[in-house]
Amino acid sequence: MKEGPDIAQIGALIGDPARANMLTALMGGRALTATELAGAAGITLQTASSHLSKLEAGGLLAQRKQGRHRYFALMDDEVGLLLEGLMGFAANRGFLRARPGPKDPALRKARVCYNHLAGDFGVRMLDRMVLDGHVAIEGDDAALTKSGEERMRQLGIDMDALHSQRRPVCRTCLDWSERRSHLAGSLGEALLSRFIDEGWARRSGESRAIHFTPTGERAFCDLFPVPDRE
Amino acid sequence: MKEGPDIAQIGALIGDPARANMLTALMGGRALTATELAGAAGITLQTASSHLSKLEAGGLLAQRKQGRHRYFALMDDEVGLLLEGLMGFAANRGFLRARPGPKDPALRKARVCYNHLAGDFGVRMLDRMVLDGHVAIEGDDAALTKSGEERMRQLGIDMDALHSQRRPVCRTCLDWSERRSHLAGSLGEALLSRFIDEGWARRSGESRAIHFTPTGERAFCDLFPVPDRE
DNA sequence: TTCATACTTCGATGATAATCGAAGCATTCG
DNA sequence: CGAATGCTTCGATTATCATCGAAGTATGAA
Repeated sequence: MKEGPDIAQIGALIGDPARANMLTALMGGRALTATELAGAAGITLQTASSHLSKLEAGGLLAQRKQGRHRYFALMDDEVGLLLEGLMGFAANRGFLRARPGPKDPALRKARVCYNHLAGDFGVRMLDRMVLDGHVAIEGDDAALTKSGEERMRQLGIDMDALHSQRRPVCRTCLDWSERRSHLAGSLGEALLSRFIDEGWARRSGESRAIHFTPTGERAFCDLFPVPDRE
Repeated sequence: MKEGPDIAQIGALIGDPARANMLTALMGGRALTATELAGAAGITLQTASSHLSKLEAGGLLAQRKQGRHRYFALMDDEVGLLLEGLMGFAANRGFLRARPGPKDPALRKARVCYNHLAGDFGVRMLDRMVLDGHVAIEGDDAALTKSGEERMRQLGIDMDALHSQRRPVCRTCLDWSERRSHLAGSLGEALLSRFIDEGWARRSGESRAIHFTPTGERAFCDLFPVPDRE
């Protein structure tokens, strides 16, 4: 046997379609019950129970009991990052599944990607910040500029709190539906929270879709207008 | 079926012990023959051939024929990054395999991690650059400072070439043997190349270990001295 | 207390994939 | 040209794992 990290175990955990579906469902950022995850994966409760045990034993999921309900969530941000990386890679390589029916426009428009905004709105937001010189991109890296720092404070983002965190303020994350990047990192999370706190947006039931109210959508589009075509 | 990136396919490719061993062997940064990879994975040539076909079809490996030899390498840097991420994650979660015999000190001291220096020397290099203010760490992000930029030019690193590349100049990469970070990114690759070009270091046969000559080791330690304990 | 619901465990079944011996093909060497 | 080497393909075997019906446990509601 060889020495070093055993990526086969992680790969095998993620490599089953049912488990992958459950992990993907949990990328919505919220805890889900065993029954909900069984539905998301299209398997029976018994099968789901078995899979969830494996994911928990493997350290990818954390369980929390509440009465007779068992809630599962991704263990931590590192698991979210790992899955983001795999999703981005899969999207880049063409490993994409398509639903036979009409594609879900709500998910394309705005959705949660673990803890930040993805979809058309997420991509638009990053594009505009780059265009305005608020975010500087170097390769896949992203850094908030000085003017970006001020802009975020104006929007009510607690930049001191973000800087005191261990994880990066800005990260890019490949958006599989738009095939371009949106903003991740602690700033990405903070902005999504802000939109929800402002009442501009809310989660859509159990879906990962984010629903913007008409007022909220206007406010968002005013903040992050689509660049002119010319 | 659901829409979106299919991480199960990628996970399944990596999730077989034999395939994972071959991918890990290729993280040494050089192309290997099918026979070498069979040996690295501890399986027969027939089994290896089958697995290599799958990895190639899945876009993780690229094949190059030379006479009757078939050379395989990781498809591109993105695959290297993905595997690095998985290795770092696995190491963090305790998914580590240990060889029953004595651990290989040469691999711990200095080795290749896809295209940059890992091991004690790799970690020491990053530590010293941070201590001297040449690299700034924020979370898992790393950025070269102004003084670091000048220092690297003094060492003969073509910083303009690095900046013109699409990928980040600096990245941290978790070192599973030292359990701390070493320097990855285009600068990490450039520095390793420099050490080899200077004759300070060379690859050790088929192993991933990097062998420093006595002269090279002194030069390296002069450049990146271990911080005093006080 | 009984009934309903959420979930786990057991055991059987079936599908999938890894494995390797044998045979074959392609390339190189003597 | 024949032998050797690197590698692929074929087919049989075996192991592994996902699946679900049935039964059981824990919790909450009536």
